[in-house]
Amino acid sequence: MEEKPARQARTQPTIYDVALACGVAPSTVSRAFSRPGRVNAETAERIRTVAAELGYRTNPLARALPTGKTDLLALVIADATNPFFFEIIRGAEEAASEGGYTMLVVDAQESVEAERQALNRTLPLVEGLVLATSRMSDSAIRVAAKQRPTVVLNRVVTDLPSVVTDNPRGMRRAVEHLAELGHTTLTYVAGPEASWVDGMRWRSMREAAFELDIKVRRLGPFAPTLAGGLAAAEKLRQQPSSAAIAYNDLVAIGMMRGLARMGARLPEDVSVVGFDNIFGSDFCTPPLTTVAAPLRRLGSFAVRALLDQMATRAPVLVRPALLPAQLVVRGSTTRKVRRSSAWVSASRATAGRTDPSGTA
Amino acid sequence: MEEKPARQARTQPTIYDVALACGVAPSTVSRAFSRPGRVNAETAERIRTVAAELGYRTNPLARALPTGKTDLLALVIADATNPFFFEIIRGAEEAASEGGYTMLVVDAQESVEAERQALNRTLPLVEGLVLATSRMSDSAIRVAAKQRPTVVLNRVVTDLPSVVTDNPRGMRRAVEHLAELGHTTLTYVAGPEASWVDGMRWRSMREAAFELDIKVRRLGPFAPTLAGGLAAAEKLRQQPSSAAIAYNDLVAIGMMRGLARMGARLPEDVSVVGFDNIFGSDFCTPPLTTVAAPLRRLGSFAVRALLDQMATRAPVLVRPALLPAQLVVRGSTTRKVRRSSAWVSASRATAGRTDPSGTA
DNA sequence: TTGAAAGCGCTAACAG
DNA sequence: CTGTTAGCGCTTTCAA
Repeated sequence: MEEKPARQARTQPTIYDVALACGVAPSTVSRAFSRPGRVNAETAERIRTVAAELGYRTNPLARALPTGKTDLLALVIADATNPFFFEIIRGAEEAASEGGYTMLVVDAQESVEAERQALNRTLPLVEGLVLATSRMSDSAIRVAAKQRPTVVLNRVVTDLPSVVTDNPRGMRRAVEHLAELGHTTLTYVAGPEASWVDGMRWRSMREAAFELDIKVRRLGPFAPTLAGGLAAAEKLRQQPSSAAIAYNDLVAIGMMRGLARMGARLPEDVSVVGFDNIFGSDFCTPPLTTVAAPLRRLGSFAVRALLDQMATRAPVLVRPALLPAQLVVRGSTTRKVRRSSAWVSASRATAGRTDPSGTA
Repeated sequence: MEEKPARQARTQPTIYDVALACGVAPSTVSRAFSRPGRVNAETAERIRTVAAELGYRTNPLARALPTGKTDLLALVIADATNPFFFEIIRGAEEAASEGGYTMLVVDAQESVEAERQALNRTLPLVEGLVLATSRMSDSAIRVAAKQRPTVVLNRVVTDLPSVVTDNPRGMRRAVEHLAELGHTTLTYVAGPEASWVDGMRWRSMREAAFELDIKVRRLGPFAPTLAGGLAAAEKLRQQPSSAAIAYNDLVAIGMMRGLARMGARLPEDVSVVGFDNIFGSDFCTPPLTTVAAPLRRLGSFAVRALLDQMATRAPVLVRPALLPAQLVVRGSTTRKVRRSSAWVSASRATAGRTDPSGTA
């Protein structure tokens, strides 16, 4: 007959074990680890060796209870399968472990409910928060920020420290690029309506276009996914355009696939610009011209700002940090060709709104 | 002059506050939440409403200290920027939250040292472990498994529950596919030497090829990245082949890019098969024929196995679980064309080992 | 510099 | 069914 196992088969050695083996008080052992200065150098040394021999490891749970120090940070992302976040995660993780923290990646799974739950579960465990989630409302963010030091990534929430890509300048460069190639009307392929970034990009595009005397048009909203891009292609066929700027690379790539399927030649029929420079944007067909966000730096910068804020116990980022974007020109954009596109749907072609021979 | 803030500005209400407000003992409040059956239905109800009013939230840290229940699981992955893991993470997360657990994604950053550190930090916090890390040695895995219930993902460690893709069958299908297209010599483009999966795939390929009377050759090892694939293209130019099976999609895609750059026409000059069906394999050029791993199921299956194991306090997976792979045929494979390739390097072409006009 | 003691918030025996 | 009482392992006053 099997012995009924004890509650804990064999528990780790504790501070008491070490103290016993050293002939000192438990509190001294504790000090030897947390405040080595305030204990006799020799004793401290002895304690450390004994602890090592016994295989003592300080229990983070027990430490966290009285102190609140869990050495844990949370990075909440909108969707773990979106490649946009990959490099951000990596950057955040690097900065966190440099600071002696462990990063808890929380996936909101593009669902407000899942997000709320996951956040509730992790909030009490972590010392600080980086929020990179587009769906969350400003007020929900503020509620979270009241509980823990928080940095917002990729969107601006008034009075909260935030880190964003310099979308206006990036967009400006994209519009200039397309203008130089001879395009006179640009289509914006919009992302989710609620998205802060989407609003920002669309506004920036209108401003840039206005200054450069370019016409703009908006299609959407679409989901920020390959599927969303596919849907956008369908819409674009109805209302063709020689050049389009997409909400992000995912939409751009999806759209290019959709266009190619319906017989469009790329980039001759439509020049496409994306945003973010995610994994894959360099090997899709044609390789995507895109406004590259400094993904990894975005992540590490946010975490460092958070760590600073936690150290000084006060927000250090009084205004949004703008990280520069960069236009990466690849194969998906080209000089405008004046020729009615064969791929345009019949319905649209006969609608006669634009005259192929017109000079506009 | 600023008031020196109290240690905790305003701490959350505790069980004691609720108990006081209800006129019951703290232990009763505790019971009302953990064992609702063992408390008077009315009192339980009253306690819950009062708790809600006070905004009481049970402190997971304090709960975890005496019980060990943190409701946390860890998924250790080799590299958070590798798209291979994206869907695995998602699947694991789903299964975890279904089971009431939160998934801690630990990124080993392709570094043994970072991995060890991160694991040490998280191990004491979590109740169970899913290890999806190729670099870790079997013995290191066993050490970890001794501390916490563990499931190994994508490799087999004797006597440890593990979940893997059915590589032999997947490989078999790939080789058959290429054989049917008329290829008689296949090149395996290897991944990292230490990788369990690499060994498995290469062995499976040799076996399948033997049965089908096909010749095989091995190139590598290469890093399991796009860069690794680029390097592989260079090697392949030296020793051309009409068809290649790559360690994984990343290598396959990188290699195709390299080949295309050096003037090869794809898939006519080289048919390429990848492994895993990662994000991007459908929109690269040409779209990649690949042995699709059931990524999401892999993740969720592993977590469910782990949860079972934790519940029964004994391994439930006596032998490795094999999840079926599926050959996805896309554009990167085609019938063999008998024609000396223009892209082959001069050095190789003059080496005269194979005669272009020969029938072999 | 060190020891003793109180307590972080919760759970789980054990009585009643 | 409910109250009382010890802790979980560590930190942190407060004395010595």
